[in-house]
Amino acid sequence: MDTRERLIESARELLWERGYVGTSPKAVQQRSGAGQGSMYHHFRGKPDLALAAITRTADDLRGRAEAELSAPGSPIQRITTYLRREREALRGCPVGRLTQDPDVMADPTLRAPIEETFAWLRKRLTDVLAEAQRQGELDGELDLADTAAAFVAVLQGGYVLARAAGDAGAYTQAVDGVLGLLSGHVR
Amino acid sequence: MDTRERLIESARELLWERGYVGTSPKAVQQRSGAGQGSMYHHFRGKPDLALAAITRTADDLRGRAEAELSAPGSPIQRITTYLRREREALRGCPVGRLTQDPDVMADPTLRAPIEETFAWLRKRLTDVLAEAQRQGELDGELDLADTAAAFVAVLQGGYVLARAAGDAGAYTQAVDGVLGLLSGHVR
DNA sequence: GTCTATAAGCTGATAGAC
DNA sequence: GTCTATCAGCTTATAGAC
Repeated sequence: MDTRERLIESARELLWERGYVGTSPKAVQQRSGAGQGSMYHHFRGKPDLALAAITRTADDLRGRAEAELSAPGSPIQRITTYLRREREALRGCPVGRLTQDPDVMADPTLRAPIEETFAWLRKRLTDVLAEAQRQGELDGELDLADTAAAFVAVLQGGYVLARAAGDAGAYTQAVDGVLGLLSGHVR
Repeated sequence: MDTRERLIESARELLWERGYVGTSPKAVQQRSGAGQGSMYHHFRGKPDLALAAITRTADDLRGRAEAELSAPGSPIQRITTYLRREREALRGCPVGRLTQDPDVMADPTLRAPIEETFAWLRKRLTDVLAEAQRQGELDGELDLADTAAAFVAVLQGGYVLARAAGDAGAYTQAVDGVLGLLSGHVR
């Protein structure tokens, strides 16, 4: 891994652990083993490096979701697989957490990949739910966009509960809870 | 409002807007109009002031939830009222957001009120759901603790969606989504 | 109680040598 | 490409006068 790459990966880790406000260029340099001048050679500054890190993290998240949501299986099975996937609940969501960062939200460039990721995810889940409805796997009572928003919200809120409780089980409980609610509308 | 009080209220606002890591004693002093020495007279330092602010914010949240959950009306009505209550979705949850703050989570004293608030809320919702089940308002298929966790998670995740989208409507959609799912189990 | 002075270390860079 | 030097301003206090 070259220096530029190590800088991006270190920035991704620190943004996940400490957010944008809590991550200093110096901390990134130390974790990556790069010097001061080296970082400013590869990136214009903190926002530029953060953008590279955030973009990669967002692409990653999207890639993994797409793999599960387009896998073989019935629509509801695919959604269940996606929701139940093992996540490091106590670390929080590397994309969702940036939503709480005032300096990220204030910068349209940094904010864009986050906005796009969630817009894409909600749309993708809405589409899979529509598939389920067409195939008769899901009843016709649900508003699909609302349901998709609820699913994404349960994941994001599950991270909050897990961190608050200091227990990854809280995340699993929230997911189980929404799947239990879904069961009244399936088949 | 005396100086001590203004310091606490300013700290609450800044913790909500910028989190613990993003809030400096200087910023609190400027917002409150108190001087350097004044702040350190009333509080031992940043963690001590933050604890006063967080405790008050947590008590507030709990008080408002209790008022709605113990109001007149059927259990499901009360839960619906609680979930649908007007919230400033774009500002995020003043308690939940602290969950993302590494320095808060690393300090057991600062962390305690957050952990307690969510534990209390989940328990309280579980109890109201149990009431609903006893009264036949809710079917017997749901795991109540899981369902309660899902409700709290939808609220917390709803804030994330709203901030990501830059639109408070995303929060409302998530709440509507989970209430739609709940409808399959009511009555 | 509130004020000013002081301080060691961090923040987010820029400049220029190697 | 990487390194060291430098910098103005912020961070989180402590000390002591008023």
